[in-house]
Amino acid sequence: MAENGDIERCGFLCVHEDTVRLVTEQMPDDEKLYDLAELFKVFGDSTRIKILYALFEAELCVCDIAQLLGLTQSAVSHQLRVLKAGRLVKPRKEGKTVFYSLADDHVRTLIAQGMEHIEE
Amino acid sequence: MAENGDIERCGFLCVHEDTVRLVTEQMPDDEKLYDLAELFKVFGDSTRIKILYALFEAELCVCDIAQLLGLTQSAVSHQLRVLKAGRLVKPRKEGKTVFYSLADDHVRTLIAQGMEHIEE
DNA sequence: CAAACATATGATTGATTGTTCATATGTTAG
DNA sequence: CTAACATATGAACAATCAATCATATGTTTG
Repeated sequence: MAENGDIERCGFLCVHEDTVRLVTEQMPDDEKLYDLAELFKVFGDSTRIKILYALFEAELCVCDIAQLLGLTQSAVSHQLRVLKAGRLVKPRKEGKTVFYSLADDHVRTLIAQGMEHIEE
Repeated sequence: MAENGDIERCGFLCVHEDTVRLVTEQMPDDEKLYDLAELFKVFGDSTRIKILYALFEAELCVCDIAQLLGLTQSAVSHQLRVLKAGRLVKPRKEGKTVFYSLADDHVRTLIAQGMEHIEE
């Protein structure tokens, strides 16, 4: 099934060259792949996931989130910074307090899709 | 717009209590959220993303991937282990060589969704 | 059986990262 | 203007992690 006439020795000298060449051509730019990994990295922390999930339901201020998750205001603020940098969350200022909400529907979709995978 | 009759003082004493209570009830189990973060963490590394993207196109053996990405066989094997543990990739043994492919369509969907977000 | 080969694994290490503490910025009330 | 407050930020430290090196497992060929 995996016989393309390629040689079957490895050690970086002999791989399935045809396949590798084909795949190489189809690969996106390194930069794009790096950015993609960075995006997923933002989702890859339970504190940040919790924050995002909380914002599924309602717009929340920093203190709300801190109380909700039992974390320091500082810790939450640091993580919101990361989420904001990844354009997953957007702030709305109202006097002293800043309310955060999900940036767009990609966030919802991605998390929902992830949940599906988790739940088999 | 954010007036639910909650008090406007913070410092962990006064938050928007109604909202926080509501959100708390809607939050999934901690364990589930932890697992979700773990899933995204697996996507959150450029080497692993590259491996997954390569497998978009074709089933590949460990050496193919190593050559394709300019990495050590060992490095690739270690990462495949992580991907396999996250059920994102599945192995098929054929003699000495092991061919890897994407485990299911969730992987494709998630990566595609991520790409959409990257590309604005 | 032994040698060659493909892959997997354990230990180590340099780099990354999340939290904490202290402090700065910016806003509102008196 | 000053005090109280909400949030943001910088430095520091502990924990996590990906690549490397050396080696082990398991398969095929002669």
